[in-house]
Amino acid sequence: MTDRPTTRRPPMGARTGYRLVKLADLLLVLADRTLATLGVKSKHVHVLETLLTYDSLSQQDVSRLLGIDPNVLVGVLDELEARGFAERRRNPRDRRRHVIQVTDAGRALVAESTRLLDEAEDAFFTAVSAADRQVVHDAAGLLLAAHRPGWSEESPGAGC
Amino acid sequence: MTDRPTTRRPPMGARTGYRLVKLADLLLVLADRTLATLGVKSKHVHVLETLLTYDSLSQQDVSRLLGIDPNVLVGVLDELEARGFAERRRNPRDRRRHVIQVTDAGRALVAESTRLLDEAEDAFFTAVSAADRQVVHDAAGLLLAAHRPGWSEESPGAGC
DNA sequence: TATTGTTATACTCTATAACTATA
DNA sequence: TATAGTTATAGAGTATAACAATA
Repeated sequence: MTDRPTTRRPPMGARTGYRLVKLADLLLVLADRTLATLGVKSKHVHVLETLLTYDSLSQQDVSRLLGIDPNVLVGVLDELEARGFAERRRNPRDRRRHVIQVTDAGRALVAESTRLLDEAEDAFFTAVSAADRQVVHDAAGLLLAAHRPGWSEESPGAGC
Repeated sequence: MTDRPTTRRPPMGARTGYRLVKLADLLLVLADRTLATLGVKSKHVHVLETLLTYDSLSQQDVSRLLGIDPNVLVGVLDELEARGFAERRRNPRDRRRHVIQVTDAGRALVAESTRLLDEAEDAFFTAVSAADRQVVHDAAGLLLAAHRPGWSEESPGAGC
């Protein structure tokens, strides 16, 4: 039912991996276009969301949780600080580390971003049933748990 | 059942879009790592597969079908020609256009790539049931059809 | 000596626009 | 004038290694 004989389609389109990679391209631009109204990109929101979920994370913790390199996090935090969404403070117990505080403006940004992203995602997924969408959601979670270490970690051990 | 209360996870992990984007990262490196044995990247194989599916395509046709810019296709074709996998010839009916021929070596490369990629993908998806994998496959196809024009085209009108 | 955050560097991708040759 | 392929260029993103401050 998926492939009708009248439609010729390059064979890589028959591979789930190819489809998912192309789909992710669309989802990425959708997210960034959605957040453009707020003047930020997805990565900024992801950093803030991570900071709000755990307590007193160092930059290394955030890097590891998000799977981004510590040196790119520097730039993202610079931008978040410049816009007043977060603040870097020294960790008094280990003055090499920073403890990053999310400001009230940062919390408001996350709240509004969540609303906009959920809305955009709902619109994007209207082509598939709620049940199938749930299967996709769960399958993606299982595959990430199987192949990306750190996806379903208990805690980053941030207390230091 | 998906989220156990003992596991804290940043909220963007609850969005299907975020999961699919991260999943696509893994699939992309899996594909390129799999093909590294053959000395090519996914994009080279995609171009060859497209050329084999339709007949006498111009570079513009291939660009549009794959959703890549014509100027990057130039580089990919340069590499494919240098390795003997394809050849550019002038279209006698319109000498501005090229007709790209896939060589026997190119066909062999596609065959071997398909084998390796299918194998790698099967291994990657072992964490989910065959039924759920099919749901993911079909849902991805539906979403691409809904949001990416040109995904399920009838034909590129290549005759010229 | 090892680690945290930072900076510097190079490499890859991408996107835009110019250029040529043909039409 | 418009189109197909090519080239040039600049911008974003990424990955690696060096560096200063602190442990």
